[in-house]
Amino acid sequence: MDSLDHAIIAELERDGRISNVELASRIGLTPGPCLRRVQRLEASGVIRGYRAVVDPEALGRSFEVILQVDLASQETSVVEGFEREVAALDEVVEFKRLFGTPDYFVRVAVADLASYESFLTRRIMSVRGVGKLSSHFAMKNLKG
Amino acid sequence: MDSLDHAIIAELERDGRISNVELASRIGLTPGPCLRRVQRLEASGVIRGYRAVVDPEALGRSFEVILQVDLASQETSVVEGFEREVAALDEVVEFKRLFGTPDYFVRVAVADLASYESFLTRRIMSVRGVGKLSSHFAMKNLKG
DNA sequence: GGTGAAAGCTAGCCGGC
DNA sequence: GCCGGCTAGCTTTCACC
Repeated sequence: MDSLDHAIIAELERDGRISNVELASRIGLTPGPCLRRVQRLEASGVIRGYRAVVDPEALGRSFEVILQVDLASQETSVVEGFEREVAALDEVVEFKRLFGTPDYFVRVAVADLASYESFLTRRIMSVRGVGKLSSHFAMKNLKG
Repeated sequence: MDSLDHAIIAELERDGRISNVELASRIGLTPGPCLRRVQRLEASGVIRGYRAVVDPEALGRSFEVILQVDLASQETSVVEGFEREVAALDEVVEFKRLFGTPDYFVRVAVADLASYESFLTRRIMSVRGVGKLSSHFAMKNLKG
């Protein structure tokens, strides 16, 4: 992981579909060694994969909500069931367990307010162990 | 945006570096028409770009914190200054303005607890208008 | 949506530093 | 051990049906 590797990573984070020839010329290397570095970064797990970035509007997911969840119980079976069920939901874009309060942080992406009401009522409130819910609606996306 | 377009988007979200030949065969099309669809999706803005997914550990960014911010003032100049300065910080991975409380939601990725203390003190607390700060540390990443 | 041909890229191999 | 040049084979991409 020298400065060339970091340059490669920076370019591929910016545009993951750049050709190897173009990438090589940008970091100041010829295509052969450049490709070898990329392959080594992929094999070692530094580069985990490549994803297309899709406009949320086009997929009916432009309404973002930050949902904070506290469980009513911290029994192992309740915790494991909650984590498994919530992680499996398509509307859940991001899902973290936190230290302290709240117990969980969930980022949800749906089409509109009505979809969110339905999601919360039918998908979240029906999960065993759910205690307190607190929804925070995104006004504006400033980064990420 | 028919079912073939949706299939293309699903495949490219899963692997954004798949070859056009492979993509065409997966969605049941020949390479020519498949490429035309991809190009149309890119030109229309449905596909915004492609990104390499990099292991946060390799970049010294495996310590994630959810930071909630309330401003002391909602003056236009204070709000605009705060948003501009925070969005420009490398450690800030995600940044949203919310309705209600808190005013802002910030996701931060740094190397460790010491880096976070330094980030909060030197980069956030120095910004004009910052009122209440509340940090929530991620224990476990369950999705996203 | 499919076909075919030209241009460009990938990925292996070998020599040099 | 890593870079650079070369070549064979494949992919991308375009005009045309």
